[in-house]
Amino acid sequence: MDKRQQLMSELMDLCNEIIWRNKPEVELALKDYKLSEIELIENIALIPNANVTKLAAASYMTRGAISKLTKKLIAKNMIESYQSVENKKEIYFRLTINGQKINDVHQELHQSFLERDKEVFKYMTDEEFDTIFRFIGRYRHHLKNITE
Amino acid sequence: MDKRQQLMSELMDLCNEIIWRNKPEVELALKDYKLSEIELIENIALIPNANVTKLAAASYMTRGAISKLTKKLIAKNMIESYQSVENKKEIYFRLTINGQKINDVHQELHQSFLERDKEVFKYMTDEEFDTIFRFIGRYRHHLKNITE
DNA sequence: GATTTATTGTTGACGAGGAAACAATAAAGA
DNA sequence: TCTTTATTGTTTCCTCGTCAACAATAAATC
Repeated sequence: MDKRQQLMSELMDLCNEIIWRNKPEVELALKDYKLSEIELIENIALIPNANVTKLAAASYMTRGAISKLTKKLIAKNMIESYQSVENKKEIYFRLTINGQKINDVHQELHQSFLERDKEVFKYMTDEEFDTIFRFIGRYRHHLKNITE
Repeated sequence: MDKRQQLMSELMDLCNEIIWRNKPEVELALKDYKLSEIELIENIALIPNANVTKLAAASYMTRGAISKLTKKLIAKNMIESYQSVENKKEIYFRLTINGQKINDVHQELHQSFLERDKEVFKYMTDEEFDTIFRFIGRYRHHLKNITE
């Protein structure tokens, strides 16, 4: 098979395997929360003035899905919405104290996964890191280019 | 942020962006077929004596989901099932002529995506390819290790 | 300023896929 | 061999996310 195709195929597999491996642990540690809710909370923490549209883009989901999810998270008192005076259309979200707690636990889980997988990175040189970073960056940049 | 976490995060993003970019093109070229059906056909072509269990593992889906999908593909005359004489439990699948045609078109699409993205790979040395392959292999091997 | 066009978030209908329980068969253990 | 345990594929119920249409607001165009 084409070396490039092989690379991309294995990359996809790796991502899927990581997701399948980590998902149950996250949902066990954060009972009462689905992975999609947890990841939405993460994105709301990361994106300044997050609204439905930005969150949809960051989550690779539709605006409809995010709209429903935010509603659910507000009901659970994980996030709250606010608006600006100069724009009556856009609705922004931020974490409540509860939401921040969930996000903290989630971030600690990320750390624990890194710890669990540390041997994968142990002997990687800076060169090797950079090589992979450059590849990812080049690909993402290319996709952005051909999309607009 | 931790360099390793940054790497994994960008890797996931890259995969998601590729999927979101390619999915509509695949479904446009192969009208009447969902992406999941097309990918299942691909896996049936790849896996010798594919059954529900093996396909579920390869697709990162549940056996229930695969069971329904194979039923649908049989109804569409894309695949057919067969059994062995020495095992009355397992049910295997193979492509029909129609299924092979779909798979061929799909493989050509893969090629066209590589062509579209060729500049991403253009200046990559063998060293760089190997670095990324080794990283992926190491990670997948590690996950396999800690799972059993 | 008035009118058109684009973008925002929301909703309801729908389909895809997961969870769990199930019967049928195979494998393992006594 | 006989019994127990594991694995196979299937089905029902239910949740999640997409799609498409929509009203409300903003931006662009005239």
